[in-house]
Amino acid sequence: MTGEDNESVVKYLRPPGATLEDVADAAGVSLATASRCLNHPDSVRAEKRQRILDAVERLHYVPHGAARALASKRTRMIGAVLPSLDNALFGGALGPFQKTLAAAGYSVLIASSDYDPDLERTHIRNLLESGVEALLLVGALRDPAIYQLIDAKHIPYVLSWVYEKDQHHAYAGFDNIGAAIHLTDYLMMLGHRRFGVISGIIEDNDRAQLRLQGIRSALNGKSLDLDPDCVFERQFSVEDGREVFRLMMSMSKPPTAIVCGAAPFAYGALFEAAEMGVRVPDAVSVASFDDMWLAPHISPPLTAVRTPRREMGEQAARYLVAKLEGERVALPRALETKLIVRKSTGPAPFANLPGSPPPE
Amino acid sequence: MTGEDNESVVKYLRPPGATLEDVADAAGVSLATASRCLNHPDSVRAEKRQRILDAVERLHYVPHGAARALASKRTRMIGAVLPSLDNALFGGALGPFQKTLAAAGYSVLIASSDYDPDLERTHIRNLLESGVEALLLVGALRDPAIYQLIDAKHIPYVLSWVYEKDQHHAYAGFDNIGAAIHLTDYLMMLGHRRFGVISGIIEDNDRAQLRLQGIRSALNGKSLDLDPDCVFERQFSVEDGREVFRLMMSMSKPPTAIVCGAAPFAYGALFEAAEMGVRVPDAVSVASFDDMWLAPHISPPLTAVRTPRREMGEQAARYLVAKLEGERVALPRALETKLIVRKSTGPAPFANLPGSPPPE
DNA sequence: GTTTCTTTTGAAAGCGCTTTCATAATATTA
DNA sequence: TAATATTATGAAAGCGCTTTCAAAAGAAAC
Repeated sequence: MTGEDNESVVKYLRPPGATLEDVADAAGVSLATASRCLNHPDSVRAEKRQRILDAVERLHYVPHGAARALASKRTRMIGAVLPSLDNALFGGALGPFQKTLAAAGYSVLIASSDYDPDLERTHIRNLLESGVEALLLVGALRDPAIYQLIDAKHIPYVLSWVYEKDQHHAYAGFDNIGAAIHLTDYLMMLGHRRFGVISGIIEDNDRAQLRLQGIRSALNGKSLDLDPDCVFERQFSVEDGREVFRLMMSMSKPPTAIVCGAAPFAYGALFEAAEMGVRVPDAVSVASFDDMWLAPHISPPLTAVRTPRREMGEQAARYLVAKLEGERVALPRALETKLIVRKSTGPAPFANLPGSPPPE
Repeated sequence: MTGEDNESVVKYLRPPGATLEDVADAAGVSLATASRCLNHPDSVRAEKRQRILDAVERLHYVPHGAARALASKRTRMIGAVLPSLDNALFGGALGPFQKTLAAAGYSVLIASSDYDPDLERTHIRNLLESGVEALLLVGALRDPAIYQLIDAKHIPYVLSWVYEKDQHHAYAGFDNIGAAIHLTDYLMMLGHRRFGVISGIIEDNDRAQLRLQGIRSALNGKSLDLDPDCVFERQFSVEDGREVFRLMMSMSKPPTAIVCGAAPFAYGALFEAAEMGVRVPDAVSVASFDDMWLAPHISPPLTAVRTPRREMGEQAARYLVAKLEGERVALPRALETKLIVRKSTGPAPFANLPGSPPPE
């Protein structure tokens, strides 16, 4: 009686779900065989395999990930730390990243850093503790100690949204400077000489830094300078785009071309322009990074640099999987951006042609 | 020599990183004490604690999540399966969800189902195998076997974006029917009698089903019917919104009010209206679910039902954490939606007042 | 200085699985 | 049929950690 009682208590306290041992018992095979049956099906005789699979079914057996991970040293989890999750920007890479990985049998552990380096560091640490086998990060700019931390674990990682030719890291990204130069050159070709920039917060954000650097570099190439008064640093938001546009238009010498470091700024600028009655692109041209779904629909349609979000997600996933499967893979190559010219950019108002400097 | 050789080989083959045993040895304490030091710091004398913490630091010790999970039966991971990740809609809940959970020490494993029930099922299974301690899902409509699977694991879960008064599930959502009725009533109050609906694909999507049901119900309340020819089912996209708007406007008796099941449809309709020269709201009113950032900026500003995305994410997270911490928590209450009236809706063209049926 | 009551500690037993390694069963060849 | 080469199987040793339990150490009381 006592024994029975005790036994039932034990049963009650047992964690829910059958273990592989239960399956093995039910199928009348050893634990080892049961394990093999699930991991290397054709290393076990067909007849037993069936018995085991039946038992799995009957007992609703669900493998215990942690136990498996501990024994096999594989978690099949990959971590991703993104600056934010609530907009379509990083989601545009995360979705394809996750999809590609899922197809290869990996899960994704995510975290958002909110553009905060400390938070990012914490998340990376936690992901490492969770046993992720690889990491996806955004940008390259971070405390070297973080890279050491990752390297100490010998796990592969990819930096997205940026690209460098150096061999220090694996990048799944694009050339921000080049893209910014291309965009700026295009605007200069249209005769623009006085530029305004609405940038994301520069600190801790190398994408923003590089884009600004690219703009400056293109300008310098034509012996022009970027007026510091025309560079505004803001949190990404439509409202800030509106506000800065208003500020710029109220300057004694407003820019004739506004380059936005991110789409929301451009939308804000365009909305505000419409409201103020400022004609785009006649009075001022507006162009932006991150061609998003709205760009072709907004009025006027927005000239923007298409950033390869889907491609980054997929490339990063493919690279990491290849690495994890032990393949000898080359570092991913730079992804292409593309300048999509629409109606928000046009010739500079007073057609300052190259060679004929604007009247002072 | 051989011994040494062998030893060095062993060391080389060792997985990267120190184990807690290494830390214990380095600190001159037992494994048990080292473990306690990390989990219940004040159950170990201060002096030893310091020695252990120093060793942790010195050896760059990073806990092994799987081992910890296996021994403690806690993974501190929570799974989320969303229909999609690449837009701001679910991201708007996912971000706050993740943030709230991170603050409580939990990580989030995500997967996107692409609105595919089979894929969702697979992901749920995988998450369960990964050892998630709780789940966030979207909608309530799914194969009962899935709920059985989850229940068999005795883990809590929350269904978001929907809400039912029943006690079968925990919901972190809102009343789709009620919101649809409210919106439809508002439009009827403006005199609208002939409605068009652009809905997401109904199959497997209870949010879409409920919204449509709400619209019908409101109409029926006024003895009106929803003309089947005026209901269009499309994948969520701006383009489809445009296309359907065009179709509706070319009908012999076009609707005077268009209710969109999701924001992209409404944007598309508005863009197309502008392009076609159809005056909104004079000729036709457009309203939508999911008030998103663009709604107040688009022209005309969009009347929309604000869905409590942030609140859902936070509420879901709080509920799950409370459950996991063993607190006795009541099921979450329904979240409020709010009809944000803007300029895209107005009186029906021929001011069909209630009581005076439109001339046939 | 004892005795008694707390607080700290370490030994050891798993957690559920994978994976050697040696053995048993089967297939192949002579 | 015997000898040999394969292939399938099971026993057992962990993976790195948490946690019980009993013993040791320290504090408090006499």
